[in-house]
Amino acid sequence: MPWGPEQKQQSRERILNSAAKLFTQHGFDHVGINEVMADAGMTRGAFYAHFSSKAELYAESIATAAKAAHLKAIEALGSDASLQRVVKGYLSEEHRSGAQINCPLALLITDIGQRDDKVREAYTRVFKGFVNLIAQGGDADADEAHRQALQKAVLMVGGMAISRAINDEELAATLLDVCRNGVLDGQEA
Amino acid sequence: MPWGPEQKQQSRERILNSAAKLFTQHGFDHVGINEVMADAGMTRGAFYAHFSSKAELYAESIATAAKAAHLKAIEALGSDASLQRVVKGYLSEEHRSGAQINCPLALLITDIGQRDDKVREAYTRVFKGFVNLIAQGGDADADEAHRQALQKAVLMVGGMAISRAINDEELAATLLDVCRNGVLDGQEA
DNA sequence: GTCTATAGCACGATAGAC
DNA sequence: GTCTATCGTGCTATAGAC
Repeated sequence: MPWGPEQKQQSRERILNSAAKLFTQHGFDHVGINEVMADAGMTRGAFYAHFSSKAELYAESIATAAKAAHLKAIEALGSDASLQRVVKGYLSEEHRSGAQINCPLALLITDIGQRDDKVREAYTRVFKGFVNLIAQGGDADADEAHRQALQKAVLMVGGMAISRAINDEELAATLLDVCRNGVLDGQEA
Repeated sequence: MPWGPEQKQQSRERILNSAAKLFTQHGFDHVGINEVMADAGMTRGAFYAHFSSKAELYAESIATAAKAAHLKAIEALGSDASLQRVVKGYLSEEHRSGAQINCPLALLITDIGQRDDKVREAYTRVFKGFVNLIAQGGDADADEAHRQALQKAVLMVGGMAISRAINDEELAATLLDVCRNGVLDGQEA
Protein backbone atom coordinates (compact mmCIF):
# COMPACT_ATOMS: atom_id res chain seq x y z
CA MET A 1 0.00 0.00 0.00
CA PRO A 2 2.11 2.91 -1.22
CA TRP A 3 -0.72 5.35 -0.55
CA GLY A 4 0.14 8.23 1.66
CA PRO A 5 -1.72 11.20 3.11
CA GLU A 6 -1.73 12.97 -0.26
CA GLN A 7 -4.17 10.34 -1.53
CA LYS A 8 -6.53 11.10 1.33
CA GLN A 9 -6.27 14.78 0.55
CA GLN A 10 -7.19 14.10 -3.06
CA SER A 11 -10.25 12.11 -2.07
CA ARG A 12 -11.28 14.83 0.32
CA GLU A 13 -11.06 17.45 -2.39
CA ARG A 14 -13.06 15.34 -4.82
CA ILE A 15 -15.77 14.98 -2.18
CA LEU A 16 -15.74 18.71 -1.51
CA ASN A 17 -15.98 19.61 -5.19
CA SER A 18 -18.88 17.23 -5.75
CA ALA A 19 -20.64 18.48 -2.63
CA ALA A 20 -20.18 22.12 -3.60
CA LYS A 21 -21.71 21.51 -7.01
CA LEU A 22 -24.63 19.40 -5.82
CA PHE A 23 -25.50 21.35 -2.68
CA THR A 24 -25.47 24.66 -4.52
CA GLN A 25 -27.73 23.35 -7.24
CA HIS A 26 -30.21 21.41 -5.12
CA GLY A 27 -29.88 22.55 -1.51
CA PHE A 28 -28.92 20.67 1.64
CA ASP A 29 -31.99 18.47 2.00
CA HIS A 30 -32.16 17.24 -1.58
CA VAL A 31 -28.62 15.92 -1.76
CA GLY A 32 -27.71 12.67 -0.03
CA ILE A 33 -24.29 11.53 1.08
CA ASN A 34 -24.81 8.65 -1.32
CA GLU A 35 -25.11 11.04 -4.23
CA VAL A 36 -22.10 13.12 -3.26
CA MET A 37 -19.87 10.10 -2.84
CA ALA A 38 -21.04 8.53 -6.08
CA ASP A 39 -20.23 11.78 -7.90
CA ALA A 40 -16.80 11.73 -6.30
CA GLY A 41 -16.28 8.13 -7.40
CA MET A 42 -16.68 6.42 -4.04
CA THR A 43 -19.37 4.85 -1.86
CA ARG A 44 -21.20 5.89 1.28
CA GLY A 45 -18.99 4.13 3.76
CA ALA A 46 -15.86 6.05 2.86
CA PHE A 47 -17.42 9.38 3.69
CA TYR A 48 -16.87 9.34 7.43
CA ALA A 49 -13.14 8.93 7.05
CA HIS A 50 -13.15 12.55 5.80
CA PHE A 51 -16.02 14.38 7.47
CA SER A 52 -17.82 13.81 10.73
CA SER A 53 -21.30 14.73 9.48
CA LYS A 54 -23.28 15.96 6.52
CA ALA A 55 -23.63 19.37 8.17
CA GLU A 56 -19.85 19.73 8.46
CA LEU A 57 -19.48 18.90 4.78
CA TYR A 58 -22.13 21.46 3.91
CA ALA A 59 -20.41 24.22 5.87
CA GLU A 60 -17.10 23.57 4.10
CA SER A 61 -18.83 23.24 0.73
CA ILE A 62 -20.04 26.81 0.81
CA ALA A 63 -16.53 28.24 0.62
CA THR A 64 -15.61 25.71 -2.05
CA ALA A 65 -18.65 26.62 -4.14
CA ALA A 66 -17.85 30.31 -3.81
CA LYS A 67 -14.28 29.77 -5.01
CA ALA A 68 -15.51 27.69 -7.93
CA ALA A 69 -18.04 30.34 -8.95
CA HIS A 70 -15.38 33.04 -8.64
CA LEU A 71 -12.97 31.08 -10.83
CA LYS A 72 -15.65 30.50 -13.45
CA ALA A 73 -16.41 34.21 -13.47
CA ILE A 74 -12.76 35.22 -13.83
CA GLU A 75 -12.34 32.71 -16.60
CA ALA A 76 -15.31 34.13 -18.49
CA LEU A 77 -14.24 37.73 -17.98
CA GLY A 78 -10.68 37.38 -19.17
CA SER A 79 -8.44 40.34 -18.49
CA ASP A 80 -11.11 43.05 -18.43
CA ALA A 81 -12.76 42.57 -15.04
CA SER A 82 -14.39 45.98 -14.72
CA LEU A 83 -17.34 46.24 -12.34
CA GLN A 84 -19.63 46.71 -15.31
CA ARG A 85 -18.65 43.40 -16.86
CA VAL A 86 -18.68 41.60 -13.52
CA VAL A 87 -22.23 42.78 -12.86
CA LYS A 88 -23.44 41.94 -16.34
CA GLY A 89 -22.00 38.47 -15.98
CA TYR A 90 -23.53 37.96 -12.56
CA LEU A 91 -26.98 39.33 -13.35
CA SER A 92 -27.24 37.41 -16.60
CA GLU A 93 -29.69 34.94 -18.07
CA GLU A 94 -26.86 32.48 -18.16
CA HIS A 95 -26.34 32.68 -14.42
CA ARG A 96 -30.09 32.43 -13.90
CA SER A 97 -30.22 29.23 -15.96
CA GLY A 98 -27.43 27.76 -13.84
CA ALA A 99 -25.60 26.42 -16.86
CA GLN A 100 -22.17 27.68 -15.90
CA ILE A 101 -21.91 29.84 -12.79
CA ASN A 102 -23.78 29.02 -9.61
CA CYS A 103 -23.30 31.51 -6.82
CA PRO A 104 -24.01 29.92 -3.42
CA LEU A 105 -24.93 33.30 -1.96
CA ALA A 106 -27.92 33.54 -4.26
CA LEU A 107 -28.84 29.87 -4.47
CA LEU A 108 -28.72 29.08 -0.76
CA ILE A 109 -30.07 32.22 0.95
CA THR A 110 -33.09 30.54 2.48
CA ASP A 111 -31.30 27.27 3.06
CA ILE A 112 -28.78 28.84 5.42
CA GLY A 113 -31.15 30.12 8.09
CA GLN A 114 -32.33 26.58 8.78
CA ARG A 115 -28.83 25.25 9.65
CA ASP A 116 -26.47 25.54 12.57
CA ASP A 117 -24.09 28.40 13.27
CA LYS A 118 -21.10 26.85 11.53
CA VAL A 119 -23.03 27.02 8.27
CA ARG A 120 -24.19 30.58 8.80
CA GLU A 121 -20.63 31.52 9.68
CA ALA A 122 -19.35 30.13 6.38
CA TYR A 123 -22.07 31.93 4.42
CA THR A 124 -21.36 35.19 6.22
CA ARG A 125 -17.66 34.97 5.42
CA VAL A 126 -18.37 34.45 1.73
CA PHE A 127 -20.84 37.33 1.71
CA LYS A 128 -18.28 39.68 3.27
CA GLY A 129 -15.76 38.67 0.64
CA PHE A 130 -18.32 39.38 -2.06
CA VAL A 131 -19.02 42.85 -0.67
CA ASN A 132 -15.31 43.66 -0.43
CA LEU A 133 -14.84 42.59 -4.02
CA ILE A 134 -17.56 44.98 -5.14
CA ALA A 135 -16.26 47.80 -2.97
CA GLN A 136 -12.89 47.81 -4.76
CA GLY A 137 -12.40 50.87 -6.87
CA GLY A 138 -15.31 52.58 -5.18
CA ASP A 139 -15.62 55.79 -3.24
CA ALA A 140 -12.69 57.20 -1.31
CA ASP A 141 -14.74 57.41 1.87
CA ALA A 142 -14.39 53.88 3.23
CA ASP A 143 -17.63 53.83 5.18
CA GLU A 144 -19.74 55.23 2.37
CA ALA A 145 -18.04 52.87 -0.10
CA HIS A 146 -18.92 49.94 2.14
CA ARG A 147 -22.56 51.00 2.31
CA GLN A 148 -22.77 51.39 -1.44
CA ALA A 149 -21.17 47.99 -1.93
CA LEU A 150 -23.69 46.47 0.48
CA GLN A 151 -26.60 47.82 -1.52
CA LYS A 152 -25.09 46.57 -4.74
CA ALA A 153 -24.57 43.14 -3.21
CA VAL A 154 -28.24 42.99 -2.20
CA LEU A 155 -29.33 43.93 -5.72
CA MET A 156 -27.07 41.29 -7.22
CA VAL A 157 -27.64 38.40 -4.83
CA GLY A 158 -31.29 39.19 -4.12
CA GLY A 159 -32.05 39.92 -7.76
CA MET A 160 -30.52 36.67 -8.94
CA ALA A 161 -32.32 34.68 -6.24
CA ILE A 162 -35.74 36.19 -6.99
CA SER A 163 -35.30 35.85 -10.74
CA ARG A 164 -34.74 32.14 -10.17
CA ALA A 165 -37.78 31.73 -7.96
CA ILE A 166 -40.36 33.31 -10.26
CA ASN A 167 -41.66 31.42 -13.28
CA ASP A 168 -42.46 34.45 -15.45
CA GLU A 169 -39.55 34.60 -17.88
CA GLU A 170 -40.34 38.09 -19.14
CA LEU A 171 -40.60 39.51 -15.64
CA ALA A 172 -37.36 37.77 -14.71
CA ALA A 173 -35.57 39.37 -17.66
CA THR A 174 -36.91 42.81 -16.73
CA LEU A 175 -35.94 42.28 -13.12
CA LEU A 176 -32.36 41.38 -14.03
CA ASP A 177 -32.16 44.43 -16.26
CA VAL A 178 -33.45 46.71 -13.51
CA CYS A 179 -30.89 45.30 -11.08
CA ARG A 180 -28.04 45.72 -13.55
CA ASN A 181 -28.99 49.36 -13.99
CA GLY A 182 -29.39 49.83 -10.26
CA VAL A 183 -25.94 48.48 -9.51
CA LEU A 184 -24.24 50.39 -12.31
CA ASP A 185 -26.13 53.61 -11.69
CA GLY A 186 -23.63 56.43 -11.39
CA GLN A 187 -20.92 54.32 -13.00
CA GLU A 188 -19.69 54.92 -16.49
CA ALA A 189 -22.18 53.26 -18.82
CA MET B 1 -74.10 14.51 13.30
CA PRO B 2 -75.18 18.04 12.40
CA TRP B 3 -71.94 18.66 10.52
CA GLY B 4 -72.22 20.21 7.13
CA PRO B 5 -69.83 21.45 4.50
CA GLU B 6 -69.11 24.58 6.51
CA GLN B 7 -67.37 22.40 9.09
CA LYS B 8 -65.11 21.00 6.40
CA GLN B 9 -64.33 24.50 5.24
CA GLN B 10 -63.37 25.47 8.79
CA SER B 11 -61.02 22.51 9.11
CA ARG B 12 -59.49 23.33 5.76
CA GLU B 13 -58.79 26.88 6.80
CA ARG B 14 -57.26 25.81 10.10
CA ILE B 15 -54.94 23.48 8.18
CA LEU B 16 -54.01 26.25 5.76
CA ASN B 17 -53.29 28.74 8.52
CA SER B 18 -51.10 26.26 10.39
CA ALA B 19 -49.30 25.29 7.20
CA ALA B 20 -48.69 28.91 6.22
CA LYS B 21 -47.14 29.66 9.59
CA LEU B 22 -44.99 26.54 9.80
CA PHE B 23 -43.85 26.39 6.18
CA THR B 24 -42.86 30.04 6.16
CA GLN B 25 -40.84 29.68 9.33
CA HIS B 26 -39.12 26.36 8.63
CA GLY B 27 -39.38 25.64 4.91
CA PHE B 28 -41.04 22.80 3.03
CA ASP B 29 -38.73 19.97 4.00
CA HIS B 30 -38.64 20.62 7.73
CA VAL B 31 -42.38 20.60 8.28
CA GLY B 32 -44.26 17.32 8.35
CA ILE B 33 -47.93 16.75 7.68
CA ASN B 34 -48.05 15.42 11.22
CA GLU B 35 -46.90 18.73 12.57
CA VAL B 36 -49.29 20.79 10.49
CA MET B 37 -52.28 18.67 11.45
CA ALA B 38 -51.34 18.65 15.13
CA ASP B 39 -51.11 22.44 15.05
CA ALA B 40 -54.54 22.54 13.44
CA GLY B 41 -55.91 20.24 16.13
CA MET B 42 -56.21 17.06 14.06
CA THR B 43 -54.20 13.97 13.16
CA ARG B 44 -52.39 12.81 10.02
CA GLY B 45 -55.16 10.71 8.59
CA ALA B 46 -57.59 13.58 8.21
CA PHE B 47 -55.27 15.52 5.96
CA TYR B 48 -56.07 13.80 2.67
CA ALA B 49 -59.75 14.64 2.97
CA HIS B 50 -58.70 18.23 2.26
CA PHE B 51 -55.56 18.18 0.11
CA SER B 52 -54.21 15.63 -2.31
CA SER B 53 -50.54 16.07 -1.42
CA LYS B 54 -48.09 18.01 0.68
CA ALA B 55 -46.96 19.95 -2.39
CA GLU B 56 -50.50 21.11 -3.10
CA LEU B 57 -50.82 22.32 0.47
CA TYR B 58 -47.52 24.16 0.15
CA ALA B 59 -48.58 25.95 -3.01
CA GLU B 60 -51.79 27.16 -1.40
CA SER B 61 -50.00 28.07 1.81
CA ILE B 62 -47.88 30.67 0.09
CA ALA B 63 -50.86 32.88 -0.70
CA THR B 64 -52.23 32.34 2.79
CA ALA B 65 -48.91 33.30 4.38
CA ALA B 66 -48.73 36.41 2.22
CA LYS B 67 -52.21 37.50 3.26
CA ALA B 68 -51.38 36.87 6.92
CA ALA B 69 -48.17 38.89 6.70
CA HIS B 70 -50.03 41.70 4.91
CA LEU B 71 -52.71 41.78 7.59
CA LYS B 72 -50.11 41.87 10.36
CA ALA B 73 -48.38 44.75 8.62
CA ILE B 74 -51.59 46.74 8.16
CA GLU B 75 -52.49 46.12 11.77
CA ALA B 76 -49.10 47.43 12.94
CA LEU B 77 -49.23 50.48 10.67
CA GLY B 78 -52.68 51.69 11.62
CA SER B 79 -54.09 54.42 9.43
CA ASP B 80 -50.80 55.92 8.23
CA ALA B 81 -49.57 53.44 5.64
CA SER B 82 -47.11 55.68 3.83
CA LEU B 83 -44.40 53.96 1.82
CA GLN B 84 -41.84 55.17 4.32
CA ARG B 85 -43.55 53.44 7.23
CA VAL B 86 -44.24 50.30 5.21
CA VAL B 87 -40.56 50.02 4.30
CA LYS B 88 -39.36 50.70 7.84
CA GLY B 89 -41.69 48.01 9.12
CA TYR B 90 -40.61 45.52 6.49
CA LEU B 91 -36.86 46.12 6.75
CA SER B 92 -36.91 46.06 10.55
CA GLU B 93 -35.08 44.06 13.19
CA GLU B 94 -38.47 42.81 14.28
CA HIS B 95 -39.17 41.29 10.88
CA ARG B 96 -35.67 39.83 10.82
CA SER B 97 -36.24 38.15 14.18
CA GLY B 98 -39.48 36.65 12.87
CA ALA B 99 -41.36 37.50 16.02
CA GLN B 100 -44.41 38.99 14.32
CA ILE B 101 -44.29 39.33 10.56
CA ASN B 102 -42.94 36.60 8.31
CA CYS B 103 -42.95 37.41 4.62
CA PRO B 104 -42.93 34.24 2.51
CA LEU B 105 -41.25 36.09 -0.36
CA ALA B 106 -38.14 36.62 1.75
CA LEU B 107 -38.21 33.44 3.79
CA LEU B 108 -38.81 30.99 0.95
CA ILE B 109 -36.82 32.38 -1.99
CA THR B 110 -34.47 29.43 -2.28
CA ASP B 111 -37.11 26.92 -1.30
CA ILE B 112 -39.27 27.76 -4.31
CA GLY B 113 -36.84 26.90 -7.07
CA GLN B 114 -36.70 23.30 -5.85
CA ARG B 115 -40.47 22.69 -6.21
CA ASP B 116 -42.87 22.14 -9.07
CA ASP B 117 -44.43 24.80 -11.24
CA LYS B 118 -47.61 25.17 -9.18
CA VAL B 119 -45.48 26.38 -6.30
CA ARG B 120 -43.45 28.78 -8.42
CA GLU B 121 -46.69 30.08 -9.90
CA ALA B 122 -48.05 30.87 -6.44
CA TYR B 123 -44.82 32.60 -5.43
CA THR B 124 -44.76 34.62 -8.64
CA ARG B 125 -48.33 35.81 -8.10
CA VAL B 126 -47.51 36.98 -4.58
CA PHE B 127 -44.38 38.73 -5.81
CA LYS B 128 -46.31 40.61 -8.48
CA GLY B 129 -48.83 41.72 -5.88
CA PHE B 130 -45.99 42.96 -3.70
CA VAL B 131 -44.49 44.97 -6.56
CA ASN B 132 -47.86 46.50 -7.42
CA LEU B 133 -48.34 47.48 -3.81
CA ILE B 134 -45.01 49.30 -3.81
CA ALA B 135 -45.68 50.95 -7.16
CA GLN B 136 -48.78 52.70 -5.86
CA GLY B 137 -48.29 56.44 -5.54
CA GLY B 138 -45.15 56.25 -7.63
CA ASP B 139 -44.18 57.90 -10.84
CA ALA B 140 -46.78 58.87 -13.45
CA ASP B 141 -44.94 56.95 -16.16
CA ALA B 142 -46.31 53.45 -15.66
CA ASP B 143 -43.34 51.61 -17.10
CA GLU B 144 -40.76 53.59 -15.20
CA ALA B 145 -42.81 53.27 -12.02
CA HIS B 146 -42.90 49.52 -12.47
CA ARG B 147 -39.14 49.34 -12.88
CA GLN B 148 -38.57 51.45 -9.78
CA ALA B 149 -40.96 49.29 -7.82
CA LEU B 150 -39.11 46.17 -8.98
CA GLN B 151 -35.83 47.51 -7.71
CA LYS B 152 -37.38 48.44 -4.40
CA ALA B 153 -38.89 44.98 -4.10
CA VAL B 154 -35.48 43.39 -4.64
CA LEU B 155 -33.93 45.60 -1.96
CA MET B 156 -36.71 44.73 0.47
CA VAL B 157 -37.10 41.02 -0.16
CA GLY B 158 -33.42 40.37 -0.90
CA GLY B 159 -32.23 42.55 1.96
CA MET B 160 -34.48 40.82 4.47
CA ALA B 161 -33.44 37.39 3.22
CA ILE B 162 -29.71 38.11 3.37
CA SER B 163 -29.99 39.77 6.77
CA ARG B 164 -31.54 36.54 8.05
CA ALA B 165 -28.89 34.32 6.55
CA ILE B 166 -25.81 36.06 7.96
CA ASN B 167 -24.86 35.63 11.60
CA ASP B 168 -23.13 39.00 12.07
CA GLU B 169 -25.71 41.09 13.90
CA GLU B 170 -23.93 44.38 13.34
CA LEU B 171 -23.55 43.79 9.62
CA ALA B 172 -27.20 42.76 9.43
CA ALA B 173 -28.29 45.99 11.09
CA THR B 174 -26.16 48.05 8.71
CA LEU B 175 -27.49 46.10 5.74
CA LEU B 176 -31.11 46.73 6.72
CA ASP B 177 -30.33 50.42 7.16
CA VAL B 178 -28.68 50.62 3.74
CA CYS B 179 -31.69 48.95 2.14
CA ARG B 180 -34.16 51.24 3.87
CA ASN B 181 -32.24 54.25 2.55
CA GLY B 182 -31.99 52.72 -0.88
CA VAL B 183 -35.72 52.13 -1.14
CA LEU B 184 -36.67 55.54 0.25
CA ASP B 185 -34.02 57.43 -1.71
CA GLY B 186 -35.69 60.27 -3.55
CA GLN B 187 -38.78 60.03 -1.33
CA GLU B 188 -39.55 62.56 1.35
CA ALA B 189 -37.41 61.70 4.38
C1' DG C 1 -64.55 13.50 8.27
C1' DT C 2 -61.57 11.93 11.51
C1' DC C 3 -59.26 8.43 13.68
C1' DT C 4 -55.42 4.50 14.31
C1' DA C 5 -52.32 1.51 12.06
C1' DT C 6 -49.16 0.45 8.67
C1' DA C 7 -47.09 0.01 4.15
C1' DG C 8 -43.20 1.61 1.61
C1' DC C 9 -39.37 4.18 1.02
C1' DA C 10 -35.19 7.19 1.76
C1' DC C 11 -31.77 8.80 4.47
C1' DG C 12 -27.79 9.49 8.11
C1' DA C 13 -24.76 7.09 10.58
C1' DT C 14 -22.26 2.86 12.23
C1' DA C 15 -19.93 -1.97 12.14
C1' DG C 16 -16.78 -4.99 10.41
C1' DA C 17 -14.24 -7.25 6.38
C1' DC C 18 -10.26 -6.36 3.47
C1' DG D 1 -9.14 4.19 3.35
C1' DT D 2 -12.64 2.09 1.07
C1' DC D 3 -15.88 -1.30 0.71
C1' DT D 4 -20.65 -3.87 1.74
C1' DA D 5 -24.26 -4.54 4.93
C1' DT D 6 -27.36 -2.92 8.30
C1' DC D 7 -29.53 -0.41 12.14
C1' DG D 8 -32.55 3.15 13.43
C1' DT D 9 -35.41 6.78 12.26
C1' DG D 10 -38.46 9.83 9.95
C1' DC D 11 -41.41 10.78 6.31
C1' DT D 12 -45.54 10.60 2.70
C1' DA D 13 -49.31 8.29 1.54
C1' DT D 14 -52.89 4.65 2.00
C1' DA D 15 -56.30 1.24 4.29
C1' DG D 16 -59.96 0.38 7.10
C1' DA D 17 -62.73 1.12 11.56
C1' DC D 18 -66.13 4.32 13.42
